[in-house]
Amino acid sequence: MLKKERQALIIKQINLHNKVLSSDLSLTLNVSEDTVRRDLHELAQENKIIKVHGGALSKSYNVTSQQSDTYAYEEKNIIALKTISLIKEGMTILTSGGTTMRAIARALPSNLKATFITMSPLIALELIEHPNLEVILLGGKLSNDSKISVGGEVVNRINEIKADLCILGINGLDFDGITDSDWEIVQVKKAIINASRVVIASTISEKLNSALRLKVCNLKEVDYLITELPSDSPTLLAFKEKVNHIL
Amino acid sequence: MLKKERQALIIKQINLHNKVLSSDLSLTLNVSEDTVRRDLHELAQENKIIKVHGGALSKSYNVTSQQSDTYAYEEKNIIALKTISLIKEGMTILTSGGTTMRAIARALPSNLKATFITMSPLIALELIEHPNLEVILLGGKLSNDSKISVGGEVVNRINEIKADLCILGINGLDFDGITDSDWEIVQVKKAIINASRVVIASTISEKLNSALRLKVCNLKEVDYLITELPSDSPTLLAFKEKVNHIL
DNA sequence: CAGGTAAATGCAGGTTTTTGCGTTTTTTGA
DNA sequence: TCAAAAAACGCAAAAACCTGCATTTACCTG
Repeated sequence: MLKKERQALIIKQINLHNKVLSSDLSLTLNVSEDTVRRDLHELAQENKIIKVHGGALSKSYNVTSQQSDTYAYEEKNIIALKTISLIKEGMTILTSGGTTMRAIARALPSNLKATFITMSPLIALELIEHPNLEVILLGGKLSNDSKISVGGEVVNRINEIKADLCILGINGLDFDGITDSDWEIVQVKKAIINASRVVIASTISEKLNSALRLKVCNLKEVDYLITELPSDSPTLLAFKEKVNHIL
Repeated sequence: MLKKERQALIIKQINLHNKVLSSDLSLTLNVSEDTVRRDLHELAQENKIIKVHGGALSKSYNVTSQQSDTYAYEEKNIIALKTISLIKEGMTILTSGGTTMRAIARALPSNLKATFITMSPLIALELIEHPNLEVILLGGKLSNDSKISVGGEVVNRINEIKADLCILGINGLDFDGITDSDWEIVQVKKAIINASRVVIASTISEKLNSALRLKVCNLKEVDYLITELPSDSPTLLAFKEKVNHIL
């Protein structure tokens, strides 16, 4: 067995069980404990696992760095699955940034063939992991806090596109429409909506009934409102008449 | 048996089993292990397989998000510091992708004010963490394996730029110049070099004296060659007359 | 077609990696 | 505090690797 192969198996074990024992690995891999220890040591040096006395632990097990993108993890996963049900083979899809969108990108089926256009480098990198997708990244000046490309160039470019679908991450949504707090982002979102035949607004229910400073669009421009709640939830009832479809 | 034919068989084997052993291949193909090794080496340089001690692995074998970005960590950090010493306040800097470039991006002083232009979303995201930098991300079709924007649009855009500096990640460099294995990337790199007053080539010494299929530029176009080695190292001696400055 | 050039391959050697095994040191838990 | 488990250290053998070189083969070119 190749060394790298063995180390990959160790990583797999750790991701599965969140921990491994040197003695266990020695048995299952048929190598001496010394070799296992050396492997664990190497992987630890490469920052892939956490070495402890007797074995090793998964890194994510006690890492605090990126909890923001797992905030409301369950909810966002439900939203992702609902949103994905609207995506069909061969579509051209415009998307903005946001952690909800990231959950969607991650949950896409790997055999899906489609074209995604996005101004978020983060989303683009998630999407490119799916080998059958074509990913177009819109460039421009990167916004420091939202981490997406903004500016006239992006808006111009979006205006040249006609997409089948757009998936909008939402920061504020109430009866009066969709709102946001950053002027540049609002411009981009307006352009996206304009360039797409069908508009999907995906958001956790927490953001419903909250309004921010700047208006993006009216609810009647939204074709689908997707939240983690069942479509007959009382929270959503009030939106029924304003939005075309609620999932 | 033809060389190409043999290499095709190797690829087939790897796709089938996710790995191959040099010794196995030597037997089944009826050639010496040296020849197998040379084949594997070539395929690895062309980015088709991953060469490891004892054989090779399929590229998709363990695509956990960020495994190889700590390879040669120490070396890359030295390179980063040397490279940074050439960056001055207010400069406009063009950069490609690559893990060495990523190490540089991470090591930048946080008070540096400068404009960075890149076609790599990964690098862009690293750079944007530095609050005083302006980051321009060049968009386009994302290349599946190199994870940078490629295509005519990117090249066109680069041609509109005049930068003070470009920092080139290197895949192959010998007396005859800088080489790479992907046609699209070569186009982008050529454009970058053309658009910059000063060209820096940063690479770990491992990649010196290795040549890939496609030529990017001659050494005389390179102003600074930066490696982790001290500038009077014998390995670098031979490059002294070809490159303007060696750090 | 002769002669020259370049590519491909195998081989000899020296070097580096990998691995297991004693031995010694450190950690852990009672 | 002590003994068992785990880790670290040093060593040696085997496997894999690299480098340079010689041989063969294919490919030009006049």
